[in-house]
Amino acid sequence: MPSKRRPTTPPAKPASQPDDGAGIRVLCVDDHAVLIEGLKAQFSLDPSIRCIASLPSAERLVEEVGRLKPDLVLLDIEMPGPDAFETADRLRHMHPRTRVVILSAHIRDGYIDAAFKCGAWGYFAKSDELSAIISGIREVACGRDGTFVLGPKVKERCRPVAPQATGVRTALPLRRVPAGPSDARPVTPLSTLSTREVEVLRLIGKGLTRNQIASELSREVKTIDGHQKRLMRKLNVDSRSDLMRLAIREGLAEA
Amino acid sequence: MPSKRRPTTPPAKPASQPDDGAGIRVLCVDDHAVLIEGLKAQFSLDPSIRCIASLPSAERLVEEVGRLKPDLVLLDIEMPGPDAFETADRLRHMHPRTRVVILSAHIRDGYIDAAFKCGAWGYFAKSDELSAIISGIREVACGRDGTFVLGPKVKERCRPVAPQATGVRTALPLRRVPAGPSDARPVTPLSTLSTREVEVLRLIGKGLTRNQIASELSREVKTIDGHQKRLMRKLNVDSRSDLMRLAIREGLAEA
DNA sequence: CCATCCACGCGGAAACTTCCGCCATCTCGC
DNA sequence: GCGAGATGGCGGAAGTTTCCGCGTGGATGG
Repeated sequence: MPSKRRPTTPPAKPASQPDDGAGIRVLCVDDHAVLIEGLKAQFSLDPSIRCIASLPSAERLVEEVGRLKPDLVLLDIEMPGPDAFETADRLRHMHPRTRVVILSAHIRDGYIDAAFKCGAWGYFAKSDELSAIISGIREVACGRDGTFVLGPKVKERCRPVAPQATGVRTALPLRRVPAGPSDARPVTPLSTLSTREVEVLRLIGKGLTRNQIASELSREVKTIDGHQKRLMRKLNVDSRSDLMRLAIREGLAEA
Repeated sequence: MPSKRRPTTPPAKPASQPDDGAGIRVLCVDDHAVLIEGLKAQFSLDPSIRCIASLPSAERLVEEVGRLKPDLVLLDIEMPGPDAFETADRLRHMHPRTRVVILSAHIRDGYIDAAFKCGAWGYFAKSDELSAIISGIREVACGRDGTFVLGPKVKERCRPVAPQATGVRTALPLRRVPAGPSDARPVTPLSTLSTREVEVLRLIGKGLTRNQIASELSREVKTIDGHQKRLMRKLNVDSRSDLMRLAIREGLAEA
């Protein structure tokens, strides 16, 4: 049954660093000092969660995680410096026992997809209730592999379209378990696009003309036209400009 | 001399509600609960500033200000619900003794301009140091009329191009004192645009075609072309798409 | 095994956008 | 009060983009 998170398995004992008497040790990464303070203040009310350090960017994140071995990293996305998703991906390979949770100001399909693909364990919005964020952190810390927890506000945007059946092979399976109904994969509007289409959409978002896109992908201009047309139909917009705005809005490209 | 804020006048006694023994009474408006908590936590360390209430949007802001009469409103921009700048403007007319300070995640020319025009008393970035935000709040609370305090990160983006001389009459003088060197007005790249040009740029950012813009403004298409061309030259970009991205980046339009 | 669906690639005509001028007006500064 | 420069407004030609249709090949499913 396609219910919520991992409902079949009971909350197993923490898979990584269990609570060594000190609760969940969190490293917070955000360029907004005020927000970090908010998290710290909130954690201080809860003996089972502790902020052991904070960083203003993903710059030295990998090193710090290697040094401090936190149970969990709370990671913002739009920060100056290195890309958060790439860093999370590197973190997954270098320090697999530390679980990354995205905490973003924006709920964008591109971000949610990227978060999943980079191996994050959850995605929360800054506008989510504090209690929801806290319990989400706990859920991730105790969850088994394959867990992907969404904040309440995020869940709203991901229709429960259930296991996608048609030819939608968006890139790769990545980590995630082999068998199992895999209820984890979040379904966003972008999920209905082929990889080629996503690629074209991203380039559109970056402001390239069809001609530039064509030469970038080594294709005829008319081919790009086709993709563009299909994108517009699928995403239910009717101009190239709207495609561009959508790409930006959904985090496929920077403004 | 074009120095910093109001350097000539010494920090006069608070103009509005002076510290009635309770310090500066602040109302915080932000849809990110975590951030509100951060502010509260920080204020609690400082007896002279107090958060008396908070709201998740500008929805009921005017009423609440009327009820609570705070000295200062800390106002976020990108929130669901009513436009922050419009609300600030209404606030200025309804409750002129309450001073509004913008606290935004983004430093965008369009936002800074709008903040100034709507009568806000300051603009800070969420990435600014907490100490800077705190002292900025104090500066605003004690400042005389005409004050416009910028956070450190914001100041960086506003070149001190000093009093603009050329024919740049961007709309109206608004509040701001009559005489005086008026060092307040922040100078951003958008300041070099005429009102018409800004308007066209905004419509471009909203995704309208030249034809739609033309009929929107009741002008010939070719006229819009001219504006567009000039915009591209002034802003140093060379495609309509880039104009659109710029408009979005600078907060003139939503993605 | 064939029918179907869809990603992908492309050609030609229609529509739109951009580039080149040209002109009137308005504001400054001298 | 007069020229320099900026703004607002347009027309026509050149260049791009969009629309419509057609064909291929892989994957799905009777």
